[in-house]
Amino acid sequence: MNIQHDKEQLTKQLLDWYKQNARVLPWREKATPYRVWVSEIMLQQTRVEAVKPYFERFIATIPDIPTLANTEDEVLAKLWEGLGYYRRVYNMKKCAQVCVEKHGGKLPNTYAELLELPGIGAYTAGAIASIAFGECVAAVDGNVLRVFSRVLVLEEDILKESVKRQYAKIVQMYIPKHESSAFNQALMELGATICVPNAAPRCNICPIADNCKGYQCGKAHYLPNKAAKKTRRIEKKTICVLRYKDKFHVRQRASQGLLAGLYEFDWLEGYQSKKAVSEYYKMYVVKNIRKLPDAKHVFSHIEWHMKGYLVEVEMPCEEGVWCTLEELKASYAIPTAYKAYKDALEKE
DNA sequence: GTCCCGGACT
DNA sequence: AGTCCGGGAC
Repeated sequence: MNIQHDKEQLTKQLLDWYKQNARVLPWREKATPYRVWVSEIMLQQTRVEAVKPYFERFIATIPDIPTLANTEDEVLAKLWEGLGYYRRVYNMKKCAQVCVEKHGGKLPNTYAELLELPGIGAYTAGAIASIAFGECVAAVDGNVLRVFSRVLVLEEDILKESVKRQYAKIVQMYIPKHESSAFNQALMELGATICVPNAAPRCNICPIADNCKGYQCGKAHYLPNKAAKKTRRIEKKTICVLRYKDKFHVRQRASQGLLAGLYEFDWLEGYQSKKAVSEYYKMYVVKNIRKLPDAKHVFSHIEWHMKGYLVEVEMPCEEGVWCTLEELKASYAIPTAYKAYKDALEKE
C-alpha cells in the first residue's frame, strides 16, 4: 500500500479547516494573556462545555491579575465550586502573586518563564505562549497526543512522560512559524470534534484524512495506546446532615489534600446504623433521625460509597458553621461528591 | 450503572 | 508512581 503523508499539505488543510470551523468560545473573543491563562487552567482535565459558565463568572468577578492576587481563598473556592481539581485555583492565586512581585502584575511572555510558574506545566506554558504571545512552540494536550498518534501511527503509550516529550518535538516540526496560535488550537479543535476520544473517529469528515497514516492503514480507531489504569480504592462513609431548627451544619476540609478548603457535611467512617449515628451524636441531643439516599462518587483514585442520615439535634455543637440552605448555597463551596445530600435538603 | 476522558505536582 | 475531580458516551 502507498501511504500518503505530506507535512505542508496537512498543515494547510488543518489551518483552512480551522478558519472555517473554529468554535465560538468566550476566551477566543479577546485573547488577552489573562483570559487565555484563566481559560487554559480551567480547561486542564475539563471539557469546554463545563468551563464556559465558570469562565465568564470568574472574569467578571476577578478582572485582572492584581485582583486575583488579593482575592480570599473562600471566594476563589466558591467561584470554582463544582469544577474539580481545586488546587488549580489556589495555584492561580500563587501564580498571580508571583506575577505581581516579579513581572509587574503581568504574565511573563515566554514559554520558559511561564513554565516556572505554579500550576503551569509543559502543555499550559505552550498554550499560553503560542495563543497569547504568538511564540512558535507546541502545546501538547490529550487531543494533540491522540491526533498525532493516529496521523503518524505512533503506538507507544501516550501516558508516559518520555513519550509526551517526544511528541512535543514532532509537533514542533509541523508548526508554521507565524501561525502557532491557530495551528495549536486547530489541532486541539480537531481532536475535540473530529478525531474524538471514546467513540469512532469521524474520519469521513476529517480535513486531513488523506494525509493521516492511521486512517489510510485502518489503525486510527484503535490508537492511541494507553497503559491500563489501576483499580480505585473504595471508602465507605456515612454522611450525617445535622440540622438545628432551620440551619444545617457544615465544616471546612483541610487546606491540603482531597477537596482542599471546601465545605462538607459531617460524616462517619464505614456504614453506620441509625442507632450508631444516634449514639454518636447523643451529646447534641438527637431529636429525630431519618434516612437519606445512598450515593456514590468517583474520584481518580478513590470511590466514596455513601449512606446518609438527616440528624435533627437540639444542642448545636460549637465547631463548624450552622447556616440555612440559602446561606449554604450563597457562601460555602460544597464539592459535587455531596450533591445527593445537598439536593436532599431542597426537599426539607 | 460502567467505561472513559483529561494536566500538574509531589 | 501516586494524588488531585467532574462529566460525557453508551
